[in-house]
Amino acid sequence: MDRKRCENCIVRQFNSLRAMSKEELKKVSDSKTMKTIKKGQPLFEEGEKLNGVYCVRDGVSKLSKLSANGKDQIVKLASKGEVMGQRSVIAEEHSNLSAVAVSDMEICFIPKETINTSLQKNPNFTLEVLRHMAHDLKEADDVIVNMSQKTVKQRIAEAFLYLKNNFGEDGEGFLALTLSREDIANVVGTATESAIRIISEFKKKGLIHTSGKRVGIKDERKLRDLAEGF
Amino acid sequence: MDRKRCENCIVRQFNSLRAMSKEELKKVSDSKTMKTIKKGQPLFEEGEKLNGVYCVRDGVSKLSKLSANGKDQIVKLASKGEVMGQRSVIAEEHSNLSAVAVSDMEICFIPKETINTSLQKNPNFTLEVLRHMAHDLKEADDVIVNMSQKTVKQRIAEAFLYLKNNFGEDGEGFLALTLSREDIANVVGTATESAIRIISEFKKKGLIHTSGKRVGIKDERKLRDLAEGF
DNA sequence: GTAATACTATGATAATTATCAGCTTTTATG
DNA sequence: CATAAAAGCTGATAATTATCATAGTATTAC
Repeated sequence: MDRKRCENCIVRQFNSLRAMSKEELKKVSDSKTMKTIKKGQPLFEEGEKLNGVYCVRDGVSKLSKLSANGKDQIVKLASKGEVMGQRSVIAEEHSNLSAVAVSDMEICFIPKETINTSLQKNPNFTLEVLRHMAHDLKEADDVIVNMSQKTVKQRIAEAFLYLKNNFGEDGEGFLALTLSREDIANVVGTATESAIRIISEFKKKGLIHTSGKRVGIKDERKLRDLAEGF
Repeated sequence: MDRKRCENCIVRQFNSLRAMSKEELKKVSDSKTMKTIKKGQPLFEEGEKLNGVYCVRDGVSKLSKLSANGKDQIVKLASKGEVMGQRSVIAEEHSNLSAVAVSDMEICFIPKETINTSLQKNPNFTLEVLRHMAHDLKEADDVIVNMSQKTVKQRIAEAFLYLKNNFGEDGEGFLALTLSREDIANVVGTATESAIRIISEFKKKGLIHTSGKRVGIKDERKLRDLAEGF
C-alpha cells in the first residue's frame, strides 16, 4: 500500500478531507506535491497569495501575524492532520498569516483548483469544512477573551498546559514540542524578557522544570489553578 | 409588497441568505418569527442551546463571553443584516457567546431545521456561509493581534474609529451607536475606570468631544495615528 | 576547537494598567 | 418633580508589564 497516496493517509482522518469520496481523494492525491520543510523555514508569508492549501503530515508550524510594533503574534500552532491556508483559498484573499516551521515538517500542498472543485460539487465536503471553520472561530473567540482578560502569568501557565495536551511529553517528562522563549512570548503576546522572568518564577515555585530551552510540567494541578485565576 | 417577507427584505442582501433560491426563501419566510427586543434585553445566553439563527433587521447586539474574573468580553457587535448564532447551529454546539441588545432591535428568528435543510441541499448557500465564516475568522485573528500587541489607549482609539466606520454618525457629529463606558471597556478588554480615564484624556487633547455618554470624533487623523502607534 | 552568533537570564527602572474609595452627574421610576 | 439607582468621573496607590542594559550560556559555522 502506497502510504503517500491520500487514500491511504492516516492524517486525513483528522481533517475535512475525510468527507471526500474515493474519486475525489484520487484527484487530490494526483494533484498534490509533498515537501519537507526544515525547522525555521517559512511555508508562506503574510500577504502572499496562496495557490492551494497545506496539509501537515508531520511536524508543527506556527501561524503568526506581524503587529504594527514589529512583534509577531502567534495565532495558532498547526500539527499533524491540520490544514493551513484554507481560509485564504476559500475567501479568495491574500493570506493574513505567515507560516513558519517550528520543527522539521512533512507537508502536502494541494492546489486550490482541486479544493474548489470539491467545494462546488460535494456539499458534504463543504459542510465538513464549514464545521471545522466554525470550530476554529469558537477557539479564536476563546483566545480573544484570554488575551484581554488574563494576566501574562495566567496566559503562560495556560500555554504550557496547551502544549502538553496537544503535543504531549517526551520520555524524560519534557514537553514534546520545544518552543524558544521568544516563541512562547509571541504566543501569549508579551515581551520575551517578561516571559523568561515568569518561566524562571514557575521553576522556582516548582510548577515546572527546565533543561536548556526544554520545559516540563511538574505540578499540573497548581499550574491549572494559576491559569484559572486562583 | 410585503416587506416582512424574506423575499423582499433588503437586509438579506448583506448576508448569506442571498445565495438562497426563491423557494428556499419562501420556506425561510414561512418558518421564521419576528421579534422586537428592547435595549438591554438578552437574545440568548452563553451555554444555551440555540434552536435557530437570528437575523438582525434593525438595531445592534453585543456578542460577549464571560471571563473567569467575572468580566464580560465583547467579541463582536452585530448590526443590520448580520446573522447571529450560525456558528453554534452549524457545529451543533451550545452557544459560546451571549447576545444582548445595545439598542432597540428588530430581529427574525429562523429555526435551525430550515437552515440545515438548505445547508444540505444548496451547495451555493453552504459555500456562501463558509465564505462569511472565513471572513469572520480573519477578523478574529486581527482582534487577537490587537488585543495582545496594542495598548489600551490604542485599542480605545481604534474602537471609536470602528464605531464610526460601521455605524456612522448622527446629525450632530456624534457616533450613531452610543455605548456605555462599561461596554467600551468590555470591547477593548480593560477596567471601566481605565477606559473613562483615557476617554477624558482624548477629550482634553481634542481628539474627541463628548456630551453625556455620547462621543463624537473630532480629529480622525490623530486618532488613527494614535491607534497605529505613532 | 574556537570564534561568532543567537538565545537565555537577571537587575534596575519606567510606563502602563488595575483597584479601591469617594464624589458628581445622569437616568429611571413612582 | 422628587428621589433612588445607575453611570460617569477623579485621585491615590498598588500591581503588572515593558524597556534598557548587561552578562552568562548554548549553538553554529568555519
